[in-house]
Amino acid sequence: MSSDPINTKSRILDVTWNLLENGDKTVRMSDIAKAAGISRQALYLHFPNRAELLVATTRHIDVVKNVDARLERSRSATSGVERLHAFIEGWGGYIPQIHGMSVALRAMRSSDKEAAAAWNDRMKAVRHGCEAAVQAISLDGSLTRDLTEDAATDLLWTLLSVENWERLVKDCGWTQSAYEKTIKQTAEAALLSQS
Amino acid sequence: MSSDPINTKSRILDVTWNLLENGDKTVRMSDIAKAAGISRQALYLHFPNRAELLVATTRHIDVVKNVDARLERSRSATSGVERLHAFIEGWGGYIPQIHGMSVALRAMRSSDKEAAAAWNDRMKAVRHGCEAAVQAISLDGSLTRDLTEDAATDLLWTLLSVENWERLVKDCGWTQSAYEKTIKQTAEAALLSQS
DNA sequence: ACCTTACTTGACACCGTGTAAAGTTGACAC
DNA sequence: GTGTCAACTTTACACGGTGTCAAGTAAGGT
Repeated sequence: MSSDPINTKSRILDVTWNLLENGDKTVRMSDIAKAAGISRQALYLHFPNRAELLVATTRHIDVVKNVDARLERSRSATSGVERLHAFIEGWGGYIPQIHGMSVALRAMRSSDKEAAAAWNDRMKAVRHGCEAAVQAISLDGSLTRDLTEDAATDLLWTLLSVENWERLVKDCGWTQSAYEKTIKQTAEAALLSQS
Repeated sequence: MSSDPINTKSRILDVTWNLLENGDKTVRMSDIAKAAGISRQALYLHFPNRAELLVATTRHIDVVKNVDARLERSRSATSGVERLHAFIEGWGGYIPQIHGMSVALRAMRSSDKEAAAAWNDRMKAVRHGCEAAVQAISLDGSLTRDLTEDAATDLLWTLLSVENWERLVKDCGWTQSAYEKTIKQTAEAALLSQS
């Protein structure tokens, strides 16, 4: 049965994504293989190792969920604050979709250099978005005098971390909208000057 | 050479602590044994498994560094804001001392139930401190109307997470005092009413 | 002399990842 | 209808790290 390699590959990605987001336990290579209906070894015919499979899955999710378009919206905002809001909605609303992925990738960071690099790349992109929002606020003249643009970017970036989302939504049981609302308020309170 | 078991046990704890805080790599049981000058198997004569060794090490650090006294200071604060400041200094200043420990314990969370429980316990204690600070602020009548006491506690707790410290100090290169100062400002901006 | 305690050495099982090699099966070409 | 290629299968094994087991040794107390 020489099945279509493209179908198999994307089936693996779908199944990996699904297991990561809906599975309760640690996802092993054998779990993914079983769910995809192939042998564990066949997995290695498509992906050289677990790290690259996970990284490929993130890229796959990005395409399916269209992150770019999602984050693009914040660029068209006119004021700095609007841009901040749009970015928080864009990224903050994306987190739940990649949370399982994020847990798996972060768990590999200590052992696997490649996984660490992939995760850092991703976070760098988010930081970039934070930087743009902070610059827009600064351009409006409404950035607090307590923080440099760099420090403000670091702070916003930290506020918007997946770990913070995890704590508030998963551990504390907040709803997604409560999370977004409060993070917006907190970011505004921390970054904007009191005028 | 039947050496003193108490000395050996506390030597193991010291050595584990030291490796966790100063070592760059993942600390294995064999690393700890070697550093303590005993065989890997002898480790298991003192601690049943890695998780319990790590947990025992945290307790050991707590005793040596006297966390209780450190956090006690915030209780004697008169105003809510003072209490908030004292707590942020107390806990925030403690994080660097247990950071290595925290990384190791968190890395085990997914595989080891016991490690997860130990870490959660620890974080519960911190949350308790946050709750007390929020209540003191609320009693002063200066808690923002945007947040319930519970939500404010969750938010402060999140703000004071080890992960956030890690990001700002380790990843972004902030100094400890910059961290404490900005977290104080952010916490105040987020929790206090604008009067 | 004997027992106990704190250790040592060496071997091994388990789990999950990753590698290697030989065999099977379907599709398509000529 | 024979051959070849690609996608897969099965079986087996190496490796690293944790944890277990059993037998041996060396110092101290009685």
